[in-house]
Amino acid sequence: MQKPTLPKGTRDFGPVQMTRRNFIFDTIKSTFQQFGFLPLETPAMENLSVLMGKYGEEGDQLLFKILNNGLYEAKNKEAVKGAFEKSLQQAYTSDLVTERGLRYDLTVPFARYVVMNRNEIVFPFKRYQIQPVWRADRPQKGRYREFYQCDADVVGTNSLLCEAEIVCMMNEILGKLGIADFTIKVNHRKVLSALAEVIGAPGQEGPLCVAIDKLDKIGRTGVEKELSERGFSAEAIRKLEPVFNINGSFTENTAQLQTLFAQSATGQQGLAELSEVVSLVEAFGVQNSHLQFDVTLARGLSYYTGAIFEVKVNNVQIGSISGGGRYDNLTGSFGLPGVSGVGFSFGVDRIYDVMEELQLFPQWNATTTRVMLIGFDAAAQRYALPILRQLRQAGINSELYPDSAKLKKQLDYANSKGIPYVVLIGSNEMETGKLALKNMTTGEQQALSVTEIIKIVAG
RNA sequence: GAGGUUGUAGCUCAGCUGGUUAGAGCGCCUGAUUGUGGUUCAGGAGGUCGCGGGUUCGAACCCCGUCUCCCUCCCCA
Repeated sequence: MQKPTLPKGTRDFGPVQMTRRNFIFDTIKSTFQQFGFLPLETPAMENLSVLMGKYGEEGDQLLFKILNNGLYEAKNKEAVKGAFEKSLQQAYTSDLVTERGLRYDLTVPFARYVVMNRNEIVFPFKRYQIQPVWRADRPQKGRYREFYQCDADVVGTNSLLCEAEIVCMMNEILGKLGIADFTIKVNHRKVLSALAEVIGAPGQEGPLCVAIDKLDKIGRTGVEKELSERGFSAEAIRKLEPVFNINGSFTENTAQLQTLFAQSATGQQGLAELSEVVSLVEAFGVQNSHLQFDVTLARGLSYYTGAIFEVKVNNVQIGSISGGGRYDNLTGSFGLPGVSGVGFSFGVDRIYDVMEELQLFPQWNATTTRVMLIGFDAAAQRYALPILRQLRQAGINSELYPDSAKLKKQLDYANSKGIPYVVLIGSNEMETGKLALKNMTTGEQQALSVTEIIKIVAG
């Protein structure tokens, strides 16, 4: 006999947690629908050829790969053995050993779906998707190996209205969840490219961002040190001066960068797009958009080409709870170029953790049962069955304690489940047809007909 | 991938420089009350001290290995 355990980084969700999670899911789902998004689900596993190379080198390493079934009876045993050993030594993938993996996010499977169904889809296509994803990360606070993402994406339009609507949805959803103090950080891939270009290190925005991103953690000197370690010249670092000093309003930041990007058409375009997004959000009439232009924001996912978003709840431990951006060529890598998309994703598990830390969950009762019937003996239990059916048909969630246990035990059960009403049925009740309805909160009890009980319990 | 930390009853945790039979609170079960829960009172059950090995007359405690939990870095939802 052994104690069962859960795989690292995975969790069970009990009734209480599920009640809370469903509240989050329902809030997100209804908002997505309000904005015209349609549901989609894709398989847990995808072919590795679909997943590999979409998330950068780090991402590839975090993919959960699925071992081919039937390996033991492989025709070419020696070759399989060799490939298997090789795959253990390094991040190497052989079709002989594995050709499928668990999805890493919902955006890439979505792009795959769009390409495969391009002829049936009406563009612009707006879909939402709420499913688990898997990453072979090392678990820690707010980080799991299996977690749920709630994505909303639009493909087939370049309109910045989509970006603006994303900001609106973020505000809407977090507002409904009761999360008030948060920041929606935005940046633009073109701004990052222009930054690298302007300081004389074109194409180096990757390492540049990784370093700058740590500004608030390790300070300016730390960043400069790291940049120099990453091979940036002193000259290049000196040119970053304005970036370090950026810490104003959206328009102030834009103005500063405008000067820096005087010679960069790319940079100008990125700034123009961001300004347009902000202007559109304002046009929607959103009072406080929580938007903040953050030049150091660099979403790791390599497929973003336009605006990038990240939502951080302030004064909590957890990192970002949502992220997204525009990707111009994701479907291109599957053979359908020219379809631009924008999307974003909520991390439900992190939202849950944040809400728990901020104590935003009401004292919900996981049970939805309104009334429980108690029969004193087998005859009474039988007598209760048509009544139970009557209650349920009246739309009242009800149950009957299935064992003929002692009254005390049955009441105890109802009490610990938080069931508000109980109907007691014994010989007296069966004779008169008047049942004893007990209010579990007040303890009051009265003899009533089934019709009267339905009336009271339903209210 | 690098580093740190934790593991004792269902849960939260005590357990002294190694020393008889490993404790508490909560929860659970039974009874006071054979037709009445949430309060109270009385009693009871429940532990391979994560796992494996070692040191010792003797190990929950010391040593080695291993797994696990949580955390930091990297990266990310």
